[in-house]
Order: sequence, then structure tokens, then C-alpha cells
Amino acid sequence: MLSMKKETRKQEIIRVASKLFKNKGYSAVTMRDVAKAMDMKAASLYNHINSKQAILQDIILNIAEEFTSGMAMVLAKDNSNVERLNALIALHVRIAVENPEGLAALNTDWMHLEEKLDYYLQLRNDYENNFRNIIANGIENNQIKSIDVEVILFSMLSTLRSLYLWLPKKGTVNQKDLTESLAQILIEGINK
Amino acid sequence: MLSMKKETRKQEIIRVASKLFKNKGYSAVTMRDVAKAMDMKAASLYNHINSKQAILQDIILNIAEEFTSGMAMVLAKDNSNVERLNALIALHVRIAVENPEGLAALNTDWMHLEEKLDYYLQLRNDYENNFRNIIANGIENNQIKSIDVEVILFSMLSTLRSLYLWLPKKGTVNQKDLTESLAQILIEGINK
DNA sequence: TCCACAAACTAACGTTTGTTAGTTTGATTA
DNA sequence: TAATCAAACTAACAAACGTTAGTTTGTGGA
Repeated sequence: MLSMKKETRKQEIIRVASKLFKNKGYSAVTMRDVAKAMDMKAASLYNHINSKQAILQDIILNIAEEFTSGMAMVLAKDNSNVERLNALIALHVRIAVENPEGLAALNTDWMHLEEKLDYYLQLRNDYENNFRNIIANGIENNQIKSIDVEVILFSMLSTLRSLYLWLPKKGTVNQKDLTESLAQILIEGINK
Repeated sequence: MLSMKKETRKQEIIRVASKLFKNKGYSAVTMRDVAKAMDMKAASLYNHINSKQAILQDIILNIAEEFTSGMAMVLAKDNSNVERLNALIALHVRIAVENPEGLAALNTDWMHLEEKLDYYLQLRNDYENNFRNIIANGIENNQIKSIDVEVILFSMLSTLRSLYLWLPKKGTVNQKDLTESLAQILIEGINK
């Protein structure tokens, strides 16, 4: 009976809210907007959630922690640096396919986290440091071209972090194909 | 006496506002925030600008039109497709260095354009189509690897559009070096 | 049948929002 | 000196904001 649980009303509100957040951003979405999308009155939302801010925290921190544990699994395996980069590409694709709306909130509304802002920034910073170390290690060991580490890092992260933006356009995505195409482009380049 | 004009009060407000928009987003910035940053009262802003919305339009449309004319210049020259991609990388770097705050508004707040939204989307769509055609042409002529055109397009655009995010971290940037590193990564890849 | 409880409701609150109207100030020009 | 004008001000507005309090409704178990 694994994963047969029905979505609670709270989870439903958070899911609907994250869809609205994706379109207009956290600040431009009102509790009355969320309520209308749920077909109820704004005050009724508070039977299920504590505050607007709590919705944002739930959305963003769940994903941030998913990235953190994903990175931990990548580092746990004894793979080459390039294989690790491939695994990270797959991680980003998987999360983007599963929850593009949540990723939108994470990418564009993280600065509206209040009490949890520092915690989020810590997770993001740790993640970037781990990513950076893999690239730097690859350069040291002559597996990756000797280009500015920061430029490589942010070039890869920019693409991977923007996946949520154009992934929905493609209807049902073949996750494996997309991962392979991205790996090809990000690692081997496009020049023939 | 070229380019000796002093910044008008209106331009100053728009510049200050775009800096605030970059940090918190258009919706989360109030006219009183802008006023405080200008060291005046909110009502006084209206001696110089017509509305909050007009500020956003000024910021975004100026940049969008700069991309449009930049693309036109790239297409005007009789270059190879790969050379054209290089020129577009240089275009994005140049605009990002000149006006990272404005680019932030364009990338994250374009959906809050009201009357001008359709016009903006038309410019963006045209730009993407031109970019896409260059890549498709390169594949047809065997200059670019035969990978899904959409994946290549959005991989490149994601990186170029995110430049404003991490460019300020690097202090004074050597525009030429950055352009070359990016071209290397985006076109030749990072694998050795 | 009665009770409990989840989940909706109405009504209202204090605050903040973008914006307008009318006024004052201080420097430049006639 | 008097007139002009850009650019600031004070005061206020109606609307929208997140949220709270207290109440009603409908369903399932004792």
C-alpha cells in the first residue's frame, strides 16, 4: 500500500499556491487569489495553513532539502568527476520534471523567505560548494578543460536551474533522453 | 561633447528603482521604498514619473529593444552560424555588464507588464526564433552537432539570460575574457 | 439521536498600497 | 524686484492586503 495516501487539503492548497506563484511570483499572489483557485474564501484557508509565508517555506525548503540529499548520494558513490556531473544533471532533470512549479518558487521567490532565509542560503551555499569542488577536482585531474571554474559552475547551474521554465512546454518529457542531450551539450559541447 | 549629458531626475529614479526591483522583485517594492532610496516622499516621485508601471515598462522595453537591434546587426553580417552564436554571446555579455539590474527586471518581472505585455512577448518571441534558426541552420550545414534544437537553444539562452545573477559578484569583469570563456564552454564543451 | 469534528462561512480589523490634489520652497530669469 | 518653474512637500483617498474571531454546515461514529 505504499504511496496510496490521498492528498490532504493542506497539500492541495500548497500545490495550487505554487502554481499561482509560478505565474506571478509570491508577492503578487494574494491569499484571495489562492482561495479563488481553491473555490473557497480566503479566511477558510487558515483552517489548513498557518500563514502565506508558511506556504512558501513548505514549497522551497522541501525542494532545497531534496537537492541536498541528492548531492549527498552523488558524493557517496565512488565515481569519476565527470560521472558525478552526469549524475547531478540527472538529479536536476528529475526534480524539475516532478515539481516544476515548486522549482519556480525556489528560483525566483527565495528572497521572500523570512525566518528561514538563512537556512535556505546555507543549503544553497553548501550545494554550490560541492558542485564547485567536483569541477575543480576534474580540472586538477586533467578530466575537464582548464577554464575558469566559476564560469563553468554558473554556466551549468544556470541551465539546470532554468529547466523548470521550458520543461512544461514539451508536454510529456522523456527524462532519460533529456538527461542525455543535456549531458552531451553541457559536457561535450555543440561544435562538430 | 558626446555623452556628456547629466542624468535627469527621471532617469535617476528609474535607475534606483531597478536596483530595488532586482533585490525584491517589482511587486514587493513599494513606491515608498523607491522614495526612501531617493531620499524623498513617495508623492514627489510623481513629479517625474507617471506610474510605477511606467517605470517597469521603461526598464524592460529599453533592454528588449536593445536585444532586438543587436540581433538585427548579427544577422546583417555575412558570417557563419557558429560565428553568429559567438556574436550573440558577446551581445548578452555586453548588455549584462552595462545593466545587470535592468536585466533582472526583464527576466523576472516581465509578466507584470500590463498594456505592453504583448509587445514584449512579441520581441522575445522574434528573438528566440532568430536564435533558433541560427542553430538549426548550423545543424543542417553540419557545423553543429545533431542534438535536439530546442535543448541547445534553451541551454544557451538559460546561461546567457542568467548572466546578470552572478556577474555582479565578480567585481570588474574583463568583458572579452568572459565572452571567450563562455564561448568555449557553450560551443566546445568542457570535456577534455 | 446525539455528539464531535473537519471545513467551510461572514464580518471585520488594522495596515499598507498606488495615486491625486493642492501647497511650499528655492533657485533662475526677465 | 517680480515672475517663473522645477521639484519638493503635507494630507488624504479608496482599494486591497494578510489575518483573526466567531459561527454555521454537513458527515461519520457512539
